[in-house]
Parts: sequence; C-alpha cells; structure tokens
Amino acid sequence: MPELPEVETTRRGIAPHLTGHTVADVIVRHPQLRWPVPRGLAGKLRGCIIQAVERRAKYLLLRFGHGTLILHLGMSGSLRLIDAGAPAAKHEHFDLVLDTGRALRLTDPRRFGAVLWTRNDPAQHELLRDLGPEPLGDNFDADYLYLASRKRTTAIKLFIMDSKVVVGVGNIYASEALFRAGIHPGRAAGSLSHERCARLVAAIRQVLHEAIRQGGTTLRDFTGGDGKPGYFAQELRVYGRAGEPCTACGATIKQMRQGQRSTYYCPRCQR
DNA sequence: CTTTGCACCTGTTGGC
DNA sequence: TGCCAACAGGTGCAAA
Repeated sequence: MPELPEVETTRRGIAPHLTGHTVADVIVRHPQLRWPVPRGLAGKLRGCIIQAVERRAKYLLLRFGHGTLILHLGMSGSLRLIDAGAPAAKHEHFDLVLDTGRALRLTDPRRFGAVLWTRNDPAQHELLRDLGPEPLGDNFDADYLYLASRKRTTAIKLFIMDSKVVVGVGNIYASEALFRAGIHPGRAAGSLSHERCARLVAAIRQVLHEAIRQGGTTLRDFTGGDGKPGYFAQELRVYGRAGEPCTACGATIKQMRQGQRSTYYCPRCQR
C-alpha cells in the first residue's frame, strides 16, 4: 500500500497527536510481523514521552529519550488514530496507547510491516544503515545518479527502486517518474546521459512532491492518519492504465513485468 | 561486486 | 456459487 508519499502523509497525520504525549500502554495482538515485535515494549515505553515523529525512507521513527520505535508499513500496512480501547478487528495487530485517550493502531493484513525498537541512533540500525539518499534531499541530484549508474546494466526502473541507490521510489512512482522523464523503463541504467539523469531526478522529486501534496495515492484503501484518502490517483499517467491512451501522445499504454512487478509505460514517449 | 528470483502473508479480482 | 490462478503499493536474502 504505501510508498514514500503515503508514509510521509501518514507521518504528518499522526505526528501532532503523538509528539509531546506520553505512552500509557502498548498492546501487541499479533507479534508475528515481518520480524517478531520485540517483547516487553509496554514496560519499556509506558510513561515515556514521544519526542518526535520522523521518517527515513519508508520507515517511521518515533523518538523517545532512551531509544526509537521503528515502524514500517510493508505492502498493506496503515496507521490510524483511534479511541483507546476501541475493539480491534482482524489484522489490527498493534496499539500504542497514549495518555490522551487515543491510540495509534497498526493494521496490516499481509503482515509485511514491522515494529522494531532500537536504543541506539536509528540511522545506524542495520535496516537503515546502508540506505541511499532521500529522494527529496539535497544529496539526490543529477551528478549523484549519473555517477551511481555508470556501468550498471540493470534496467533503470529497477535501479531507481533499489534502496541502496535512492530510497522511497516504489512501484507506482517509478513508472510515473520514468514517464514524466521520457525514459523507457527497460533501458540499461548505465546508458543514461547526464542530461537524462537530470531529467529523471527532477521527475522523481516532482512526482513525489506532488503526491505528498495530494495526500498520497489511494488505489484501494489507503488513508492518512486522519482517515482521508489520497488524491494522487487521479494524477497517474501510466500506472494501472494498460490499454488506455497516453495522455501526451495517444499511443496505447503498455504493461510489462520487471523483477516480478508490473511496469507501465508509453512505448512512444519513453525511449 | 551485481543481478535475479524467491520468500514472507492475506485479500481481491477475474476467468471458467 | 465455487474454485483456482494471478496479482497487489515492500524489501531482505540466497543463489547465480
């Protein structure tokens, strides 16, 4: 479900309800997520104040004075604020109960998400340590992408989805950015000129910025922490549009598989 | 080192 | 209505 814009939308939705508030309890109903939810979280967090809600890649970081709770939504996860004690439906695996009478509830049918704890700097956590730059940060620019892609034979779509190259570009926005940059998704990463790398960087940044501005993309049931859906779906130019006409040239949008994922592109606009 | 494919898990959709 | 295959927005890991 969530790519970076959805995670960021979630972060912005939940942060005001968490920051500065105290944890009253932690309820783990189903500890088997991608990794087991660590035991003893309630004892570790009860009475502690959430100092900040940050994001690195698609990980949400709830900072406490003595460590950080790391949340990931996987493919199907979402976070909502609910009234504490509200009955839990199926797949509602985890609650962070606040002293405000509300709780942050994690729902995740496929359980590819994660709830982890680190007492150290989360940037040094093994899952975060080797991540590439943030796509919306200053370190992600044309020079970087050009240099990183030299001699790489992998398809450019897979390359920009590689979290060691740049984080946060998921399957929807990879297709969308490549369309906006006019680059064929199957082209070898190393074959891009510096100028085309610049176009691609700009397209990635633009599409992610715009998606965040629209509150993310809601294809099935994504909602931000406030329960509102994302409106970027109406801006999608190629994703999910196989067989429909290209918005730019009218050619038929095609679908192919790359790395067991669907890729959508315009065979005329993208080279 | 890079590249490729699988694995984790459940739900939805579409064809027959 | 039922059954089954294919697919779904992520990503760590093993194998080639």
